[in-house]
Amino acid sequence: MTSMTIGDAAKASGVPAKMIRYYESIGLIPKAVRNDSGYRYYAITDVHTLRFIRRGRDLGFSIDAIMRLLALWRDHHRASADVKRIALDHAAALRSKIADLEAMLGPIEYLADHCQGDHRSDCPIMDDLADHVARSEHEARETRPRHTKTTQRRGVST
Amino acid sequence: MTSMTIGDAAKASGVPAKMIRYYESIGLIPKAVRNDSGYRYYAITDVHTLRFIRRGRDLGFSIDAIMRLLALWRDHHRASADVKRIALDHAAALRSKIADLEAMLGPIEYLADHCQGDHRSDCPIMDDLADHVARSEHEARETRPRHTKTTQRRGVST
DNA sequence: GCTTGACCTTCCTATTGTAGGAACCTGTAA
DNA sequence: TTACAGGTTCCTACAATAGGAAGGTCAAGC
Repeated sequence: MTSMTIGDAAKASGVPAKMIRYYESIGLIPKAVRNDSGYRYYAITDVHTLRFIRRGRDLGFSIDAIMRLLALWRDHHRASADVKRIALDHAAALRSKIADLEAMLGPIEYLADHCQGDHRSDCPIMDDLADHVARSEHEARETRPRHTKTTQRRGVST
Repeated sequence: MTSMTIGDAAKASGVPAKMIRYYESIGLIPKAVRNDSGYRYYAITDVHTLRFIRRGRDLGFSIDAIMRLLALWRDHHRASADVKRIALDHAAALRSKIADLEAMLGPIEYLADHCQGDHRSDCPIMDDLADHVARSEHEARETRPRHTKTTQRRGVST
């Protein structure tokens, strides 16, 4: 009753069998008990761990963070401050990632809003990409010429 | 004057030399002209292309999307509608990704807010992860037993 | 008992884009 | 001529997941 195959553990935990094997291989979970022919067998407590991992992954925690959270989970003498730090670090990373994506989204939405989107070739989106191309010429000129290795040489026609 | 090494093209475009080689290897940019000893040489127009790519990457476009944008850039008979579609698809993907991250951030911030973060072990964050563990037991029971391969067998003590 | 089909095993590959390093060759300034 | 910066290719890693191939096993039904 308390032992099941990897497939059943997968169903019970929501973690694909493939991932369970992977988590074992990287040491996130201990090596499973095997029967004589090599099949892994899992107890309910193993499924609990997998569920914990799944929830952590759903919240976007890295495998590494989950490894630390699991250790704290098992440690009855843990300080909640340690758990909180992991969570706050992750929250900061999430906020940073969101900010990055929004910094991309802003210009794109603005440009797309101003694009006719018709049969003509005129397009502020292209203009933006090309603007940056044009800007590069200035920057290229401002690059200190050091020793201008820009002469034509054998095989290169320029 | 119009020809430079990969390092100079990297400086002028903001695309690392390593990435320039990579972009060439996957066909994003054409194969560079080489001198007799195999050195790649780049013209200003190549740097323009690299700048275009860099801007596209900064806006979060995938390499594949940039490949299509480059083709449209070169096509003077392009329809701005095609450019716009690529941009709008990307905007949708960005918004979706932002929503995913916010769906993670919400619970984490809430839980962290309610965590004392002191020396005691009590922690709503852990409780959340464990809640989902508890929930798994119900779901496990609801899994149709089909042919309950949960009996003890050779080598498995349960 | 035997067949069958679902399920298990390991191992390899791909994804996405970037980066590091090793081993070796080349260009150029001094 | 000699350094040394900078070029070349090739291999590896990242992070987490997923697909497939080749082959062995379990359990049910006959």
